[in-house]
Amino acid sequence: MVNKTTTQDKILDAAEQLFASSGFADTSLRQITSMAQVNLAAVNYHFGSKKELIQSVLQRYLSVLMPRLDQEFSHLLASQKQNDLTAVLSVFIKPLLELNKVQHHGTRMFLQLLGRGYTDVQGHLRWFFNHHYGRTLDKFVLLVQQACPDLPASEIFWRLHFSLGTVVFTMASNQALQEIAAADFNENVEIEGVIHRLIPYLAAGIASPFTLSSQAH
Amino acid sequence: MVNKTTTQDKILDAAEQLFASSGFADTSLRQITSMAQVNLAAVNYHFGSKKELIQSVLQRYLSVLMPRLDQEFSHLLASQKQNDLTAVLSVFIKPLLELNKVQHHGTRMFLQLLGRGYTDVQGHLRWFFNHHYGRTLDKFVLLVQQACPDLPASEIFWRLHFSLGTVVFTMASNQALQEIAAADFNENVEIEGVIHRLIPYLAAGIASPFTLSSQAH
DNA sequence: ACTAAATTAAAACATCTGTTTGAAATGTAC
DNA sequence: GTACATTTCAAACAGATGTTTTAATTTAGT
Repeated sequence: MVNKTTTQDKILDAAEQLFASSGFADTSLRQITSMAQVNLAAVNYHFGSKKELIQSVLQRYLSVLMPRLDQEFSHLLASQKQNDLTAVLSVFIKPLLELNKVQHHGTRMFLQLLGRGYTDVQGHLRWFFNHHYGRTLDKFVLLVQQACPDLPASEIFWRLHFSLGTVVFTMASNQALQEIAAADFNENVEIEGVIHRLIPYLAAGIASPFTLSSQAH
Repeated sequence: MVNKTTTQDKILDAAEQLFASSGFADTSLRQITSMAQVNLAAVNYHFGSKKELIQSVLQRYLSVLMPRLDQEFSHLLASQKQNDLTAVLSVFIKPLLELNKVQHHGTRMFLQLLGRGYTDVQGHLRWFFNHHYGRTLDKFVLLVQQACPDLPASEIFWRLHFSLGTVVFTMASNQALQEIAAADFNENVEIEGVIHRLIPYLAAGIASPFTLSSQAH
């Protein structure tokens, strides 16, 4: 047998591609099984439901990424030196780019999926994520708080969600943005380039001085 | 006749509420007509199709907002003084808040719809917007370029889309964020408060210094 | 090789979707 | 009040969706 990819993997590979480019709601199981060259019933047999398939697709990346991030966060927390915000944010770069080893174009795939996950489905993915990786997230928030000691916790909360919006939206519409950039500016930016553009933008926004005008109105 | 709201308005009112909280794809015509207490066929009779209904819902706000913004942008462009970025971004505040006159909770509704529009549907809303209001958008980009003369056009392109992501995502998940903020920080932030928090964050991100590390990697 | 479990396959299921139809009701003008 | 156009309504339509069922097939253990 030349190609030993199992049915489950064929489904996951096809699903992540379609999910990333069309979103979860707008991708049908028939599209997936057709692209995977697999019987329709195989999805429900192997994964139970479409919802669980979505989680499995994300889990394939999260199970690699999150432990790596957790380790990096812990390491940074242990070192007593004052970490600046850019350093904290830059922690994401290497683990994200290493997703390319998990899968061809893994980084781009995962980030697009993340974008879709936060906009398409309303509740169950957010719950899934917080339930499994809430601890890791807490460490990150702590690092940001240490890097921005002048910001109240509520302000950090808002600004981190603002930043999440930037990342998620940019990745969800990544394809369209890359096409425009290529057409208008003759730029061919890989996902790595986008990440390197994002970091200083996010760092500046999160660390922007906290004035009274931010709250009074 | 006590209530003279026409069938079309009843549909638009119900539709915008459901669209804002559940997205376009996850809202069915039957939900809309049921909430509007109107016959199912009325949507296709009055609006033609669901797609056109979506556009009509947005148009009710855009037709008020965009001319006002265009006027403000033109005014700022005409004045020869150097406009700083915060001033340019602050132009949005008043016109946005005045959408509350168009409709109860109009500002929140519109911004949530905008968020949904950019994430849910893939192409046709973006086209619709650019086609109708592209000129106004160009003026805004020009103002930003004047305020950030050191940034190359391509960098401004990326940062403005980063910012769009922040706004759109924040507004799409506005309800969830407000609930968390209320529970964790005893904060009760109206949409106006969120806008005032957004401006400095966005201004800092867009105007962050352009270094070689942004492009080299 | 035989048996039992795991997997694949085709078909049907039940439900939901946006849209269309054709007749009833309502409003409007002369 | 009659004729006409507009609007409402219940019903059906055609298609797509996720899921289930039942039988055939393949795989693995002994």
